[in-house]
Amino acid sequence: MNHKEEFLSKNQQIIFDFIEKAKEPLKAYSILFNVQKKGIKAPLQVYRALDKLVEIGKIHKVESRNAFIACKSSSCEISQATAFSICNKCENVSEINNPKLSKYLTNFEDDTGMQYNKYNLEFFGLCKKCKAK
Amino acid sequence: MNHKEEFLSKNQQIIFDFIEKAKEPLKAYSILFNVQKKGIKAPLQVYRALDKLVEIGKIHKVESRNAFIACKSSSCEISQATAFSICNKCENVSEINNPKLSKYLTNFEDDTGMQYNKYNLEFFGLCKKCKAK
DNA sequence: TAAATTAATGTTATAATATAACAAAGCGTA
DNA sequence: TACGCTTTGTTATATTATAACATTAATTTA
Repeated sequence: MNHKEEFLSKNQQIIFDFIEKAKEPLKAYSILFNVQKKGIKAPLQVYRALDKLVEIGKIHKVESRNAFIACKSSSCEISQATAFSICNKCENVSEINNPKLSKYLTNFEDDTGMQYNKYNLEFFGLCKKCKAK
Repeated sequence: MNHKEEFLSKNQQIIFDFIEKAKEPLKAYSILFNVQKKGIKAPLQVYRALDKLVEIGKIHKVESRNAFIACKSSSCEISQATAFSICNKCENVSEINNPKLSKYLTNFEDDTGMQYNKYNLEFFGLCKKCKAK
């Protein structure tokens, strides 16, 4: 992980730990339900922590699923460049860590002259396991 | 527009017409509010039409904004390949129609061997106008 | 170290986005 | 006509997310 070491607050740490342990992206209210034993009672406490964690790049939001996943890539610095691979059948989501792809997209320029400082890419299909069935 | 000619149902047509006339992506409830004079009363009537219009590629969903925009590109066949340019300040959204980009992404293969049949890419930044300010 | 500033928390309420479930009407076609 | 399929209408409810305000904790700086 190449994030600058950030010190997380209590709630941020609780929520990050939970997301990091998970194997799949988690939804805000599912996180809420699971951290209630730790004293986090309200949606806003979860959303505030999520916002911060996204901001500092420790987690990403999978937009098409409204779900959050811990960052496992080294190419998405400060969460400004993200790419995911999503299986439409089993809903498995994994972060794509492909230097060529990120280089291509980071350097992409369209004809409007607009300058980008962030992108999010989501690929959909069938993962190997689901395709085999 | 290179979509196969689809015959839209009454509600689908009403909602498509409204989205197509708009200059920016529209949210479902804003559409609902505006088509009530045409007899569409319930969210579900809107969402059903939106689902169908997305499915046949007449409109796209801008995931990061939960909003819908008419398709203006020729490279996104049956809505399977979409790319947007989004200004974080003025919220202007435009569809990117760049053959090189779509070719690159359509042919992209990651190391997991997963096969993609769809992608959605959203670029964020400041548009020319906003940058000038 | 005290004051000032900024970040994080706690809490209640509510807004915004989206779907479930079921009944009925319309359409294509065998 | 009768069958299957799509679309519609409607009520209720689930899910996702933020507003507003009071309080506490942590950090900076004078």
